[in-house]
Amino acid sequence: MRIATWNVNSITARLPRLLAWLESSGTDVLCIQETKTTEEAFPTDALAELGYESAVRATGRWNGVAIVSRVGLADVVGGLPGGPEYDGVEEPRAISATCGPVRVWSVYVPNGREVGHPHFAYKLQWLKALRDAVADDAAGDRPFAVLGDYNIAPHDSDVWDPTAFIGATHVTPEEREALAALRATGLDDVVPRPLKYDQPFTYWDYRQLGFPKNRGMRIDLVYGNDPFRSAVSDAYVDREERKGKGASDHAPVVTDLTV
DNA sequence: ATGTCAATGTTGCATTGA
Repeated sequence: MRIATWNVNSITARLPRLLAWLESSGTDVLCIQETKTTEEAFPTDALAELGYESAVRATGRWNGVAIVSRVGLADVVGGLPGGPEYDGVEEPRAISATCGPVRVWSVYVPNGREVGHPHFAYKLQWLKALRDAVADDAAGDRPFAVLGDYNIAPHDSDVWDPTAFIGATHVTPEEREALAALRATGLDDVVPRPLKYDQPFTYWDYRQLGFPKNRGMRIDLVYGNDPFRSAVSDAYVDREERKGKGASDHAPVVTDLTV
């Protein structure tokens, strides 16, 4: 079984590449972030033609998450129970479902914008709520994983130049401690292998030749429990999908399971 | 093969977020 996560940066803009990639990669379950569309405008029909069911949590211009599966899609829960609001709005950043033998979450963790910004406090609150919401499944016997754009680089080696991130979000002790608290529920990082270079970056800024210069970050993560990790046979970042015209600024992270 | 991209409102550019 092949499970992947991909921040597509608008499913509308990415649809041709998304459909082609699903077919060429043979992905069974894809966790999607930044759909940037309404649930009504989500391309449910186009995905159904390829044999995928869709579960979507989205409200429009910003954020939006989905899970698409060709191995079953049951017990869908939209949103993050107990999660904080931002500016009085519950943003669409989480959805979970059971796909065959595996339960998965697709998450788009708040960016944080700047250290000290209200969005940064919101990011930490959101991660705390996520930890509480997944604790039972993380400790369970069923393969379980939280996949998505965490907007955190777990280690200094997960950014192209740590000195370029001094004082920035995505690398602070507070954010990394929030990840550690999430791992303490029984989850751990399924680190993918890179297809080129040494570091498995998943995101490269569109600006300033980020991708050609390999100025990347590993911020799209797969956090699985013991039964999930025991079933992992391979994991890699499909950097080929970051190339060329019409690419997202994130590459898919692909995980193969023997279930 | 690469010196942003995408959605939306203030609409054919400016604004916002990433």
